[in-house]
Amino acid sequence: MIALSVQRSPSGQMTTCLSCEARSLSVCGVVGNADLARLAGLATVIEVESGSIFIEEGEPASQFFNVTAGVIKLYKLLPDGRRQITDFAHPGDFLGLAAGKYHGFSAEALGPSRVCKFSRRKLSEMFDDFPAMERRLLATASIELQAAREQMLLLGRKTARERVASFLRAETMRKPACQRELRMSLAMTRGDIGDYLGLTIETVSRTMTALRKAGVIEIPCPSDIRVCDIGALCSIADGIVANFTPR
Amino acid sequence: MIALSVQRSPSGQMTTCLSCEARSLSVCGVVGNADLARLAGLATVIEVESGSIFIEEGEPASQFFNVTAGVIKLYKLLPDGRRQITDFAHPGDFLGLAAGKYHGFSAEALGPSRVCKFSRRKLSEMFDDFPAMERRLLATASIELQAAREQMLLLGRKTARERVASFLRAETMRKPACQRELRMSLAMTRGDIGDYLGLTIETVSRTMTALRKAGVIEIPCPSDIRVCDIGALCSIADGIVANFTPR
DNA sequence: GCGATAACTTGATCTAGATCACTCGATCTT
DNA sequence: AAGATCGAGTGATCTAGATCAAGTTATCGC
Repeated sequence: MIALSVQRSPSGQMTTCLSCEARSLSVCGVVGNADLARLAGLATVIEVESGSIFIEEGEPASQFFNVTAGVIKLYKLLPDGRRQITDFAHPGDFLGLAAGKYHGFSAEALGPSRVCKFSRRKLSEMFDDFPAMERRLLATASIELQAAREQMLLLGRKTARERVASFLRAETMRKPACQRELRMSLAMTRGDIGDYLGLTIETVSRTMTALRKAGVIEIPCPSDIRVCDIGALCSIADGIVANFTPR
Repeated sequence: MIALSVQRSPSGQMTTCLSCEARSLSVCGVVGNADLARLAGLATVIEVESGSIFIEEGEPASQFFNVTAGVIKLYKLLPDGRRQITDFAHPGDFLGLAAGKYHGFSAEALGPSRVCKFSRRKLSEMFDDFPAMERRLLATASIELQAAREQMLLLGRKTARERVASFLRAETMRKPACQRELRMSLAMTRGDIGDYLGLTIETVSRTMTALRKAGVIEIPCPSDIRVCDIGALCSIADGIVANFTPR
């Protein structure tokens, strides 16, 4: 089920969790330094090529993953190809906590990425070894569930303008407040954004342009966006203003 | 934050978990008979009137609940009143595993209901007492997450016909296969269904009528629905057929 | 059983966003 | 360096589902 283009990292490279740049962000953060070698023994580091699909919906969920570098899009498909991206996973995010025996979504790397692979068989073994991990995972799941409900509100009830504003706000807010930038560079295409927001490419593009013309954002180049008026962006995202036309 | 219409059950009634009809369905099912008295000591049984709102979004999440009778709608609101129902909770469902300090959704009883209230303060105490409960809760959260992603696909990419068919199929499938009925009686109104599926009342009504005229379902009375052609219903729900017109 | 109220259905019309059809520019390919 | 390919933007048109407006049917309190 691992796509051919996925390659195991050259042995000797990044086999220790100690140097993992995503550790503090992930469930692995609860494991103390003393136990890191034991944790590393359970994991395999995998380099994932850009565009490679390394989880496919419906395949047996025999392993789960921890993203350590890159951005991963998680999506579900309808038979005729309609796509819904349910989440963009970033370093520290845990993938494949499958409800049943099969993966409930597919995962594709948006750019060159790295993931830590764990065998599902060893999951309960890990929980027994590191009980704090289980509690951390439950907390993580709660947060994800909350985000999922927020996205349901967006998909079910928000307008295109509110959806795009919500997306841009979330992208801005992703970094911790201290190192927050109003300038962001998007890893995903307009098509990905559309599939995430339940819109078409054209509507995403038009709405971005409308926000730019309204003075809410600037778009130096398509993948590069600067928020000029974060207050307006939030008001639009939350549906507080019906229409924003400045001046 | 508990609505006024919520009443504590008369003392002496249903204070034991032993007779709880929802126990086998819920996280409490992992607690052995011997420990049930201890579990019961942590909970307060609350009778919830029809239409009473007993969790309000944004309120401090100082307690959590286990549904033992009735159906509860969970929803989020936009400032102008647009509503998205994120789930219908049934007996055995666990509510309020809040991600943060505040509830992320509101909860309203669709009819006379009963819930078991636990103080949030005692949550970790409970997990320490009944470790299996935590693992069960994680499994539950995984299932909910999967369902949430499925609902995102529905809200973002399915047509009205596919949404209504998906809803009716899910209602049919809710009971275990052995005691499954093709006849169901809906606890929610057309308005609730609309707010769950991201549609208006009128579209839900029209779509139901269309499914009836197509011979897929029968509607003896609005709250009472019988599935005539479960295969067709599933095909529509999964987006396998673009349009279903029999004969 | 009867009137009131709320839930539902159905028709007519409108519109936000989809679809279709190009253009433009950047990046590969050979 | 001339296609070819891909992502993005934009105009013209279309349509699924929303909105507006009545009717109709259930349900419930008395």
